Amino acid sequence: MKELTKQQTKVLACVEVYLNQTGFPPTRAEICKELGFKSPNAAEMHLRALEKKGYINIKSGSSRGISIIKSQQEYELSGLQIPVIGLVAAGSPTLAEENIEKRIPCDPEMFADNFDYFLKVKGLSMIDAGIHEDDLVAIKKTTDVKNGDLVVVRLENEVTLKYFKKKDHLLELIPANKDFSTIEIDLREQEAFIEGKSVGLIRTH
Amino acid sequence: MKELTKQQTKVLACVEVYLNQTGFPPTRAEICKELGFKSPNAAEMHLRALEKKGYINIKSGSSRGISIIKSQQEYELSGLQIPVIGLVAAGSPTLAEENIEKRIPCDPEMFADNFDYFLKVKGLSMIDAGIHEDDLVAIKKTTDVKNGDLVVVRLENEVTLKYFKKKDHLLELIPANKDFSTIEIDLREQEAFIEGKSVGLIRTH
DNA sequence: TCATATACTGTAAAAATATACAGTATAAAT
DNA sequence: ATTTATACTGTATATTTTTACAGTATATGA
Repeated sequence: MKELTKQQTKVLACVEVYLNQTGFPPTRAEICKELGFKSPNAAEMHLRALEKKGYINIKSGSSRGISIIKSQQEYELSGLQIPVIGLVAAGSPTLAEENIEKRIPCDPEMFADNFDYFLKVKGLSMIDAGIHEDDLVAIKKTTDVKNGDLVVVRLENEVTLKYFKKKDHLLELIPANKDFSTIEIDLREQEAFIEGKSVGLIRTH
Repeated sequence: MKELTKQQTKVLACVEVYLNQTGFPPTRAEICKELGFKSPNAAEMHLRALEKKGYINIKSGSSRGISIIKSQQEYELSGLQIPVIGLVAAGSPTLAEENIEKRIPCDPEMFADNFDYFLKVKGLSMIDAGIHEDDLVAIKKTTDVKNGDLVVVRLENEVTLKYFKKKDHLLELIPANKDFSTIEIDLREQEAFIEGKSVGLIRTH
């Protein structure tokens, strides 16, 4: 896709913002007002350039006949991109920008329960549950989990995805792989933070 | 929310469809053309009624100044709902309405390749590939498949999800479960229709 | 230094559009 | 039998909007 000049970028952003706010595209005059131009032709020229470069389509003769083909901001404004976070052995899977590997366009309501982010699975500890390395597990941030839930738990220096089982002071984090053993924690001795639980899974073939 | 009359429903749907197709709302005249009215005032009156009932907002004096507040159709027309089709033993997994079990709100571009529908997996023939019963496999409709692809193939009276391998006249459909055996087809004797290939998978926990 | 691309102003006219007004027709409700 | 709501046609006009044309200014590369 062809590069845009600074002003073209501004005009495209202006159209997108207007569209998101009102539900319909702006007129040339409205773009001018927004960006401080004094002639409708300024907007016209930028729109023509954007069309030539393939970012928008202009239906000639129609008022407000602008449709966006390729957004600059992609889904950023529409909130449809869910972050993917790598499951690193140490450290909490926070949504801080540096932890986000990429973003995937999808609807947070696609599963029965809505979710906040995808966790990229490392290792084979859940293979018998059909959860492979690099699968993306949809995590809902919550501490409200029940025995049997698939949960993300942060221990002292480890973050792990396991089945949850708790009885009194004993927390068991159970893998789905015979070669791995259950992590047993006495909550009177060691802390465990429940980051969230899995509500679904996606895999790219 | 106040009830709509039949015609008001039509007009609202018309606005939504136009918006989804073009990216901007229709004019009064365009609504008339679409619905067969001969006077722009017909559209005007319906729009006024829709505004009074709270379904749309009209920015007076602006061309195409219609914004939708409450959609009748929610996601149905916006193309964000991907159909889920049950993998029935006999019959093609068509997108006909009667085959659609439900729809899931998600983005068809969420995987590396975009896709057309979800196929609900029946049976355990792919369990060793981590594909469980009731998993939803994202299928892209295509006949362009390579050896090793996970494909949906329709045989004489069976539709199946298997790994694809073809050499000359021999088509092999390979399961991922020791208890199942490879289906071997001599294409000179029997037909096989490739419905599509899997580009991803989702599972609801 | 000359062409070229970017980035505008200012004006004007043609075309698109909203919108008011005056009617007609029909079915349901009172 | 009369009102009321729905559902239009047909016309006209003021306003909005697109879009063409004629310029100006500035920076960049050749």
